Amino acid sequence: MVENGLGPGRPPIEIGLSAAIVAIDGDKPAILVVERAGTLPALPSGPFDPLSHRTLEIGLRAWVEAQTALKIGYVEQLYTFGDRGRHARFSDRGPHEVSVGYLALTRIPKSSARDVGADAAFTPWYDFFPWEDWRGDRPGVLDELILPELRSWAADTPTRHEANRGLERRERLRLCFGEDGMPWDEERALERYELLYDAGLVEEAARDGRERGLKRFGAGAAPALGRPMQHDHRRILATAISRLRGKLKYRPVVFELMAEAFTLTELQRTMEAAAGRHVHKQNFRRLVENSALVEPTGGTTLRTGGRPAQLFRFRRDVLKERPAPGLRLGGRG
Amino acid sequence: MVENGLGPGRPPIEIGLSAAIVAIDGDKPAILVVERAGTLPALPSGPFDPLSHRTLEIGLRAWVEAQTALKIGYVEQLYTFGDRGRHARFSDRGPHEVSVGYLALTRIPKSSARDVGADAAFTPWYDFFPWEDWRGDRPGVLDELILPELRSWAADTPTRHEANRGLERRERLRLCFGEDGMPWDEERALERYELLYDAGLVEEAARDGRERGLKRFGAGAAPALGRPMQHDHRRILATAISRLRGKLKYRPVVFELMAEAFTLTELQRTMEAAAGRHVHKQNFRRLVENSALVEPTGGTTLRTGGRPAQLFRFRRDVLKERPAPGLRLGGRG
DNA sequence: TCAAAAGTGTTATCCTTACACCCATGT
DNA sequence: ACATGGGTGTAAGGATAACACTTTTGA
Repeated sequence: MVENGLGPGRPPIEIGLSAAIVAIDGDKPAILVVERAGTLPALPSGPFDPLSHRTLEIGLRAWVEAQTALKIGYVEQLYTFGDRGRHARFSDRGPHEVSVGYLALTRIPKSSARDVGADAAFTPWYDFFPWEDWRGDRPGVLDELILPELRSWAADTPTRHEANRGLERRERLRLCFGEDGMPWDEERALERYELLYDAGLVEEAARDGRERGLKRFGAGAAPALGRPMQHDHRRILATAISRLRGKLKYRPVVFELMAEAFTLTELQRTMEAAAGRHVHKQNFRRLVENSALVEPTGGTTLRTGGRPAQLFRFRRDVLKERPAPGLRLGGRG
Repeated sequence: MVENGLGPGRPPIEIGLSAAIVAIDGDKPAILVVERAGTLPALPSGPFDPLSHRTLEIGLRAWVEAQTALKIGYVEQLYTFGDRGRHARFSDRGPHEVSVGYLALTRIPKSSARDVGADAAFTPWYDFFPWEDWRGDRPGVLDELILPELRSWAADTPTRHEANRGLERRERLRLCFGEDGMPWDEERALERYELLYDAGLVEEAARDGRERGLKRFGAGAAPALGRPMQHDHRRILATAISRLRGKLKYRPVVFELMAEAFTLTELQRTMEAAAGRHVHKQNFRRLVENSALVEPTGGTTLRTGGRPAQLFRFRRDVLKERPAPGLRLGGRG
């Protein structure tokens, strides 16, 4: 251990900045991931250097803009994790890393390919969280794999702990996955991921040295539980999804994901893609119109097929007019 | 610069953990501040040592529990700031500090004094933000000082910048302070503090090397703009206030601030103390009863004066029953 | 008997939800 | 003509906001 002015014995700390950069590709929410042969996919990330950048966000923006061909507009800090994986291994060599996660919203660049920079590409986020997409049928993996496993995990009260730990497990399960009577809450994406982690059902848990779950189905079933990522990046992504799903309801952030002009149905598809569920068409439209968030451009488009659709644009003025503009997604569609 | 394994030239980084520890003392929201003779008040804070503590939150808890006689229950991460003050001075000696702010909720210890540890004491938070308490009259400092200053600041378009900066200033002012027609939104406490900072009206701004505002009233008026704190601690406190005011509306966190048994009026006073405004009594009571968040203990108390009041306790089960329990504060009282 | 605070009943309004039907285009 | 998606009207139910009045204690 070198002397570094922090007092004796304290290891050097590095701040890692990671960005979950979200764009919507038609009806697929996608995030920008860096993927090199032989390694797990990762979020774009890099170290914070306070000499070059005054704030963390400036550091992150500079870093993203240098690495990708993307202009990111909206950026929001998510959370700061002090442990690399969940179980930091203290014996690891090198500086300890504290990671600050960010959510960024952008548009898919129009250039033919979805690729943005050397090894970076937009990838559907439900590849990483197959159980989060409820737009079609209820995701099969829930009943085929996740819930049976979690139920047995919940029933299996861990030894050496208080007896009511079993109850807590059951309660978490009910709340997160909408068991008996509880509704599915799309905003709990992070809690669901963390529950699966604690139950040893995602790759990252095994990698971090936890007991592997999947007793009944065997390790072969793991791919159905979503692609793993490097470090804690899937946790950051889950945080991003939860935050975005929540924020869509009370701040007009969808428009960061839309082109300049769009149809109401495209707007709805975008909301639904992110929320992972359908909403009621008429109610959505009235909601949008009452909100005064958009105005017609005057033009129409045929690109959606069927009857020509009116084009709208975001009215940036609402930010000045109304205190907390947003679009609440109502009930199920 | 010593070699520290981070590559050449990158300075060492230290993580500072700071806690805004909130308790309600009757009708006064208070935070725990450390105050030594000759120094500005500060939040309890200390460095993160990854060798001793696996996560940031564990580090923070250990640190607070070692320093104060307090058991803190509820803890929530607020934000991570990469700059010490707003304008980090790169020439500063010593490691660069990144500060992670936390919100903690607790009860005022019953022990006679409000003091908790050597130099620590609970202090009314409106001492730091006099313009945030709208429970009595509209705070006088707004019309006497803040708004006149801010209006002239907004009118005074800065040179060397685009002309429409002036508009932006006006818009921020309208939104944050409820000018012409906009309602006062108690959740914007952080935005208000940051606006005052940008306008050079709080001490911290001058300290960080910004041009001082207060042209019209002179520097003598500064005390009316709240007590300054060390570093960016007042910014962290403003973040805590905003977050708490928001969270009270959709999560049952008030109960972290209440004694085991309480009357409905005490509950209301607590909400109002934090929110900085009054709410409608009957509607509040019905809201609470419909929410099923509390149950009668059976007992009554005379401590509130007048007719004896029923005592209630928090029903911890609701956390298991309802997906997102909380208490929306309705309109003005 | 009066002050102080607890506690209740009722109505108007708005927002949310849900339902079912018509319209304009390309094939 | 028909399939496809765009676009609308309306009614039921629940939540919210605002109103004023009665009850029980201590002084």
